[in-house]
Amino acid sequence: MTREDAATIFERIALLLELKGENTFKVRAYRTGAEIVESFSGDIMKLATENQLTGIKGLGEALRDKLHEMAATGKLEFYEKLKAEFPDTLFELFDVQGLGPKKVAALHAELGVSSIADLKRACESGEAAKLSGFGGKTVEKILESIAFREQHASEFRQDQVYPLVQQILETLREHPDVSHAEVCGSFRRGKETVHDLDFLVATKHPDQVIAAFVELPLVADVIAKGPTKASVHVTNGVQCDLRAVSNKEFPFALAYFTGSKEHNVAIRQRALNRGCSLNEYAFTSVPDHADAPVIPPIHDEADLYRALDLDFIDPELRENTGEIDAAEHGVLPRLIQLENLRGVFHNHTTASDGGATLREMATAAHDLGLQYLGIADHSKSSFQANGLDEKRLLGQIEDIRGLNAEFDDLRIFAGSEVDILKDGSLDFSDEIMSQLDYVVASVHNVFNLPEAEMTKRIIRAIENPYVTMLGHLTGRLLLQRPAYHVNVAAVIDAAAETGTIIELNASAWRLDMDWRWWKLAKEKGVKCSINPDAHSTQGLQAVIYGVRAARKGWLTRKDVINCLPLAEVEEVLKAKRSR
DNA sequence: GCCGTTTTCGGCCCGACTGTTTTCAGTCG
Repeated sequence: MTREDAATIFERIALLLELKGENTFKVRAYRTGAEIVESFSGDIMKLATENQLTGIKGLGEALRDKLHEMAATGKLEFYEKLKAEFPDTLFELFDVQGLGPKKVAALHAELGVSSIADLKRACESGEAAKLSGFGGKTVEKILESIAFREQHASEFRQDQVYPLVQQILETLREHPDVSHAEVCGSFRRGKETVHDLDFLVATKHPDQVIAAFVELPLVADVIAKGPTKASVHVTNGVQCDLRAVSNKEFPFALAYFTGSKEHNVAIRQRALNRGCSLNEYAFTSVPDHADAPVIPPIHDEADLYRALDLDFIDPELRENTGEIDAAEHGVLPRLIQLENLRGVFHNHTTASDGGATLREMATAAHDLGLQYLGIADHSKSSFQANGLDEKRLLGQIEDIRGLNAEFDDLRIFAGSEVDILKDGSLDFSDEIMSQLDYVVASVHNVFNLPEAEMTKRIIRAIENPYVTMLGHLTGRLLLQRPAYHVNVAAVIDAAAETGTIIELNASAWRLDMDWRWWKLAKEKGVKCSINPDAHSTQGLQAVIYGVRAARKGWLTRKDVINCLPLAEVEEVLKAKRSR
């Protein structure tokens, strides 16, 4: 049993106890336990196997015993019994916005609702609205949330597919009959969510590779299997397609299946204009065409673009939003790469809602080879996240200054993720903020303002000279919660005017500000900071997703402040407040 | 269920908002 499995079981116990109306503090203990298991730095399951779990704050006797049982036997008797009292599908009800334990319990007990499908029926029939505590508006909101879910059904965030892609690619590449293997489709283009995964292999023996693919241990069921193509569902529900082509066909198939459709249409048209024809198997000159050219040998995608008088276009840019024109004129941006990042801002510690201490975060950043780490725990209004008040913040600044003395080659910046309050004022005074190295300002409550008011609120906040950067601009949670209403273009203008950096929150749940806006922001001279918003040492890895989104937004290392060396980034942090 | 400890049990994070109520419960962050 993995740590993720154990954490999920604790989280589900918390939900079920909540449903049963158990003591809320007991519920919280399980929830805390889930977070500890998930973010523990070290092999917690190994410790559990060896019965070496003592001394971990938040894991008392009861949870330690349960972890031990899970590590030893692969299951938990207590959970099995508890879960037998409810249908398995009940958990999905908690994903509906506006439904908490009390409402789910009422729906289940009084109407027998135990799945989203049941819930939809109960809402549409008018039965749900009759329950005590329910009414027309409640039902309306529930139906809205269900519709949002349905709209995004069978879509997956990057964090849900990234490890899977690595694993499948690795297996395919190890196969003796495979000479090339690549992932295509929207994943290769770095989209924030994907519907399915498309794999492509070059091989002389497609049947053997296809056979091996459908036999992978993580395959749950086989949808289709033919001589050159197979489709499967893997265990987490993602559909994966595999296509097998010859070595010669590989570059054409790679380009074709990477898309986007719009990009492909434009590229094929370009080929036609030149007397050539392009499909997923070949690039040929059209017979009888007046000035059909001689086709040069094509071994890879770069050759293909070259044959069309274009610079190589990175997959992330292939959305037909100007990349072909830029490639023709040699003005494509040289996109940022993960290795360009020299530090990260906006990270949390146990002082607020993070899972790792300041020292653990610093050590992890140091081990990753980063030159600087910015801490930005929540401010006092974020009670739910144990936000710091002035006194605790000043204490943390002291701690950071002290810890800096211990590291030769890592600089820790003292910051704060300061709440933008409803009226656009900030959770800390200028006097307090002036003692910080930088400030990330973010909206964490009152999401339902009209667009004009929300826009005004955010702009007022970034007009403050101590607000170095704006956190997760739209507040969206991918596949879960839509963005709040805000005029992004107006905020970008205000950021340009005030010299405020905009965050690209790299959490796979957010990727906010969206990649579609970065080209505009860049034109206006707004700088980007790729921020992992890490709530654990592992959370620092989220920069992988952030870099992909930044590339999709046409950003280069020059546009992203955390590519700067330490001395220069220090100046950038000071720039706005000294204007 | 955990913690801290006045070693045996009391306290554990809190405010805003919404919708359903007619004074507040439930949800969210």
